[in-house]
Amino acid sequence: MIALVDCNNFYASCERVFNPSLDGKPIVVLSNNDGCVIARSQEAKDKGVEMGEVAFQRMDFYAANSIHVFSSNYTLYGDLSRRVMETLASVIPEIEIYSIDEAFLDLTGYAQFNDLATLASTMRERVYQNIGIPVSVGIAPTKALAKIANRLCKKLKRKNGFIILDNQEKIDAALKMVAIGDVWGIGRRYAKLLNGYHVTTAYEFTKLNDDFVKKHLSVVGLRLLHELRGKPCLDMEFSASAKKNICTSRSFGSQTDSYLEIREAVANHAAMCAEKLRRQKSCAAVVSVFIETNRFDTRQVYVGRSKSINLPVASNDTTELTHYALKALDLIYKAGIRYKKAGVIVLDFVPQENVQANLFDVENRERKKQLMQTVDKLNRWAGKGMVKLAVQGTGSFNVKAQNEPKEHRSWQLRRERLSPRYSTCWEELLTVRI
DNA sequence: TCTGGGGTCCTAGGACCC
DNA sequence: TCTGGGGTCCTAGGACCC
Repeated sequence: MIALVDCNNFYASCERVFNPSLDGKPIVVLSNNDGCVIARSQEAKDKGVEMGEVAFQRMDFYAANSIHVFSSNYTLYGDLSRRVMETLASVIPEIEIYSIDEAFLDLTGYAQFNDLATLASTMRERVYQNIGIPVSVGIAPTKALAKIANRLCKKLKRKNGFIILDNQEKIDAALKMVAIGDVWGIGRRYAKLLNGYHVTTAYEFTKLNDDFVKKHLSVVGLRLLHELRGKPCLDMEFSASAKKNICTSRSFGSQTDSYLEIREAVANHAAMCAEKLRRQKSCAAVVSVFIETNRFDTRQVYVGRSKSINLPVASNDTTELTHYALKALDLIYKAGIRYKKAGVIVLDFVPQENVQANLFDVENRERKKQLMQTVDKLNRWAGKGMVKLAVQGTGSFNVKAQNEPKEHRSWQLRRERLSPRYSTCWEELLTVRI
């Protein structure tokens, strides 16, 4: 059996952990740049706040309904996520961290005790006691069915917080209650297609024949079909595999046509890509930069441009990746256009130890490697962005709004309703008065 | 003034090989 | 009257996930 543990309204729940006065109150969390709603507490859902709605159009509604609005605080969510996962792993070590708020647990060897209910309760209680985050648990013979169980658990608002599908009767009943579009792996397109064939529930999907599914949904759909019939096709992945490409991009707080500001943004994105590469011990052979205008702005024609550059030698060096990223930027930047977003993508990875040298390479790579190690060490010790390239500018991405330097950069994120980094920053720790 | 930011996998078709 | 039979690699596009 496999369990899927999923945090309830995760980001909204995180905001509550250090601010219990928010218990029972409606909360929404906004995307980067305070753009759209990406998380809602149950109370906010009940008041009619939709996933993805555009925040600035709804501010009056939020105010009128006493809905608490937060900017995304990924430093906080990431740290609480890590703690949730650690607690789950203390119960069941066979854990696959699937996303920031979900994990699959392999219960093989635990199922024999035939007391999955106790197990599910234990996990929920321990996570709530240790971190203060409520979770839902779905348990079933396959990953896809565990997802179904979890989905149903939330949909039915189960008091005990878990659903166990341990026989065919329960599985069928569950499948009949889940709409096809809510099945893991069925997106908007496939839902529409299947609806066209009068398939509206997960149960009806399991009655389709293999060839039909393979033809229309490829082998991915076929695997899902078998999973929903109870035949495991998706393995557990206990260790995170290295990424095959890495992208760092942000919308600007406000539009800008300033070359210097955009250059600063691109330099920061490139530096972040380099840092992520070093963390997974990869080097990239290609760096790609894109810039674009606001797609929603009707007063200006949409412009999106990108440029890839092949590096002479695959690298994860900040100075080198930044150098080529800025070179790419120069090739696509045009003055007189108001840009809204920029990003850097690195791809074509090779393991750090496996980099093919270039006969004409003039870099002292060993020396630069040591430099990067030192920079990473300093930044880990003293805080993100402590040591960086001058071209990245003196404003910092990760400094909390009120501590930000006076000079304003229009590329910097808008995050006007940011909560403190309660658990990762000395200056922002909770103060308790006795 | 204002609309997010990451990722993965699969398939078809073209170019090329012997 | 007639024009083989395999392959691989790469890319773009489409689907999906959180």
